[in-house]
Amino acid sequence: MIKAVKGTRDLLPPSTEVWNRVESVAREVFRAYNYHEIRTPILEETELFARGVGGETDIVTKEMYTFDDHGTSLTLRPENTASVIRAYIEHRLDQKPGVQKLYYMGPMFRRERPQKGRYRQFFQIGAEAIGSDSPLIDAEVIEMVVEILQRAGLSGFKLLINSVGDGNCRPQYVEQLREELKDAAPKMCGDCQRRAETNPLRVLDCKVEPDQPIIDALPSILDYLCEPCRLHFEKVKQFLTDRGIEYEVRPRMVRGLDYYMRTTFEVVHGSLGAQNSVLGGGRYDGLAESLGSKIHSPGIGFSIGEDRLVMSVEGEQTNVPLDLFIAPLGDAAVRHTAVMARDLRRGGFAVELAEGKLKRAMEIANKLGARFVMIVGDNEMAAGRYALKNMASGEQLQLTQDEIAAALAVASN
RNA sequence: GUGGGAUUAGCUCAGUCGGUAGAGCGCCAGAUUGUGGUUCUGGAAGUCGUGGGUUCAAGCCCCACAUCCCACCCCA
Repeated sequence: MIKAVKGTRDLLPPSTEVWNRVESVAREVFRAYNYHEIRTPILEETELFARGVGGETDIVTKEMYTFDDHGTSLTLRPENTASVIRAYIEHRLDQKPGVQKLYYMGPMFRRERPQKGRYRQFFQIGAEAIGSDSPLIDAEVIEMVVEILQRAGLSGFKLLINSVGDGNCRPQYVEQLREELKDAAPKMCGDCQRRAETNPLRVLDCKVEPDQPIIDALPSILDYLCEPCRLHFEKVKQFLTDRGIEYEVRPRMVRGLDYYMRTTFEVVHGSLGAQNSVLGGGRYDGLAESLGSKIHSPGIGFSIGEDRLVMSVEGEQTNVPLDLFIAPLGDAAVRHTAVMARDLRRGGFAVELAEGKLKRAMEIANKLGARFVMIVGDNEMAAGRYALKNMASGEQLQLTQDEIAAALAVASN
């Protein structure tokens, strides 16, 4: 038997109802904040991600689906920010008035070992605001994403923020960190000893308990921010407080992508096991230039792990009701009710039309959770009044088509 | 890439000492005429993850692989 490839999965009803609800909630919120949808290709030249995401990151070095296409190296997108910036540059969106506010949703691909909340094809809902370095935009983006989570029905999540500095101050911090790790690292876990060499910032993210006091003693990035970065971060926090958004500053929070600078943020939720991050985002003021933009195009964005959000929200069952199940008796009734079904469906009702024995039709209607069953035989057709049975109460009335539509309308409110 | 657990009917799972499979739920069909839920009866459905090995005989023992789950790494 052929099965879905490792790390990918089929999304089936009723789960897809939850996915759709999450997506439509996101679209509503995006609209309210004046964001517009962008759809970029799932395939890009490999070079885009190497330059955008960072050639030394794990994503690029070992997690991408890359193949040769007649001499050109192509890659299934592992994330979407680089693509959006590429499109922004390619189509000269910098020439458009104001900040470009773009959102997207769709599949991403990373060749990682699958795990709870982690798949090789996973879905992200994200947005990018390009063309402003104002902290006001940072706060608005964060406000927007919190709004999406809340309206999607997520509760009990925690917003973490940090500033990772810029090309001016971060190198100095990393240098200092390296210096202190020369003494500290040998006392730490094996992973940290390795990280101290390869990626010192990652040491801060270590979860090994005995290492924590050592990490606490290491310098904080926040003490090394240059004046512009420090001011920017202060304003972001101030704007968040103005909005009544609760956050926690996590100077040790490190992000996996090279392009982040200044503001970074993350939302975590307890229901997700080890993959507790629902969303990550941050500012990337140098990304556009590194992808070839001639003009400075600072931006900030985020992406929600939709698989994880759906997982956290899925508890509350959204069942989509079937308004009417039609049970025609005989060929003439089938033809007659097919036309009625079309009219009622045009009226916006969810209608199922069946053939076969009445008893069987009733069983199916019951299993589908139909609110009403309409029974139509020769008697009904002759009278122009149809038997409408309320499945919850068992009450059955003889009604005209218009009266049936009215009854369905009342019930669906 | 590393480690641990799992894999038997559509689903959740039993399966004794090695003797070629069971339950519950679900599905389908009946219990006289055009009426669901409860009940009763019957039925279909399994290459026991795949491929090897041991054995007279393997769901069960051995090996390899695959997939899923959990964790590490890393990350949404």
